[in-house]
Amino acid sequence: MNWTDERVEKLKRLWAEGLSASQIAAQLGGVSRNAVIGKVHRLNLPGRAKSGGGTAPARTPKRPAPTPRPSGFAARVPTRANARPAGGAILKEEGQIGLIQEVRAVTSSNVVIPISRRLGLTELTERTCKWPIGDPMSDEFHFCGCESLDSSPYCSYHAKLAYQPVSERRKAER
DNA sequence: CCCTGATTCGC
DNA sequence: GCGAATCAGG
Repeated sequence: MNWTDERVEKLKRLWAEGLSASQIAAQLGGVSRNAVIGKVHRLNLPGRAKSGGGTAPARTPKRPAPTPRPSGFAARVPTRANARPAGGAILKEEGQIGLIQEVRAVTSSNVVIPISRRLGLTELTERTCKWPIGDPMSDEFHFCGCESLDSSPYCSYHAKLAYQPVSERRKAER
């Protein structure tokens, strides 16, 4: 496999998005992660930021937690965000990001339960992650809803998964 | 051990 | 220029 302009361009894009060398190699195909790293250096692309003598940031954004709540609360605070949209819903227009980013429920004990980022289809905008979570036939079904990357339908975490072959996603999900 | 990126060096 | 081998760290 040779480094065509196309492949180099892809390499640059994925590296800039923060994918690891092995992930990029898997997506490009036909090259090892060493080849990717070597190429990155030859291209004088910025290495992974990390001061000191160390290397390897290896940071993977945590998947949005299923919002643990103190005992004594209802199993789930009902919100429209959790409701399964009926029929063919259409994405909202831009301009309502502020409304959905901080969906919260305040209980009588004054405890604020952040339940944002578990958005239904109709709550998605161009700036929210559209990674589906759960069984679409279940009321639990929702979308990630994190803030999405520029020019990506997904947040940083799910953008990485999206680039993986299906077989590789399993490993990342464990 | 799994992973990460960095570096070296024969090709 | 390329990338396997190796190194060093988390």
